[in-house]
Amino acid sequence: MRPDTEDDIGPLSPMPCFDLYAASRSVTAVYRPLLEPLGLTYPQYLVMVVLWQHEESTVREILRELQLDYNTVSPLLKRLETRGLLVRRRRTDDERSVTVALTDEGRDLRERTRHIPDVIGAAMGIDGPTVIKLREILRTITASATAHAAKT
Amino acid sequence: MRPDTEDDIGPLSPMPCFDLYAASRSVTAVYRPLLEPLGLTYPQYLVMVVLWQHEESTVREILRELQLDYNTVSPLLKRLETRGLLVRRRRTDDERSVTVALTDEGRDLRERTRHIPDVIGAAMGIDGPTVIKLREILRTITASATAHAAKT
DNA sequence: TACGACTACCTCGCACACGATTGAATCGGC
DNA sequence: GCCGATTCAATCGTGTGCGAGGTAGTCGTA
Repeated sequence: MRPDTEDDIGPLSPMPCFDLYAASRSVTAVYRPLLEPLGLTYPQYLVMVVLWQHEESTVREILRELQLDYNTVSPLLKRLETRGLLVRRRRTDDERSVTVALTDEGRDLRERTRHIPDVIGAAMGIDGPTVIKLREILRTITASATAHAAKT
Repeated sequence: MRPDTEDDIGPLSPMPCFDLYAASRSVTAVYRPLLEPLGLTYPQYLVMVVLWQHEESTVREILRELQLDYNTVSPLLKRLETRGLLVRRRRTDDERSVTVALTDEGRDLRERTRHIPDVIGAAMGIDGPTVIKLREILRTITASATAHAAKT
């Protein structure tokens, strides 16, 4: 009784969640060769995007933005710091917090990513209105699923 | 010049790929507590879904269905075999291939997953027509992105 | 002020994803 | 039949993603 048109033969067809999973990985796969020359992974790129906007942030703000947790973001930031793209330091006004700031090298890296959004946009093969529609649906799902998970 | 309505303040907002990434993880997070009592992860569950339909398959067919690669699926099947849910054996007609077949225990596990699709459907918070629309968009993206990655 | 609750962060362990490499079996062209 | 190319499968190393557990700092309230 699931909403299911039989337009495909695979057993995974009636599962929209699988389409989500497959689409997410396929887009990440497009990013990979674009980011590889910069020595960045996709999640690392997302962190850099946040920092290119905010210039300076905290670990907490970054993981909120990425909807991830400390146990994923902490080692990730550690690796980016080792590569010299950012620095972490304890805040003096609240010693629990850690400030994350770009280095010059991290800031400069931005120039080498200018072409990426257009390449991704083209690779996804959907037009502007569809992107808008997709985003609306995806945010509904994320909000609903997150709320569902929270009250369990 | 990206298709971008400024309806959100975060720096990740203009990136539909991020919405994809976040939505995928949020739905997986809904699966997790449902699958945990069965001792399955989400990718493991997907493999079981394939086997519940096909009853018997090959490693190659399974990874095609899941759009994954041997290096992900091989260890995954190994773990499921260790759990006693399936068995792997070399084919006699083509010794390169490995047949994957359910055990009785693997077959029986299906009964304990009957409620899952409805829970997921409800948790996603979108109606039937939207699911259809979403699936259409996601498959377009997956096909387009996969084609793009292939010719690079 | 004392102290329990909460917050920010980190580490460890396990299971994906995926690039790279290896090895065995089969296929294709001659 | 021979041999290079291809296919199927497994393993190793790196980087997430997340549950569980731990520490240090701050807050609320008596």
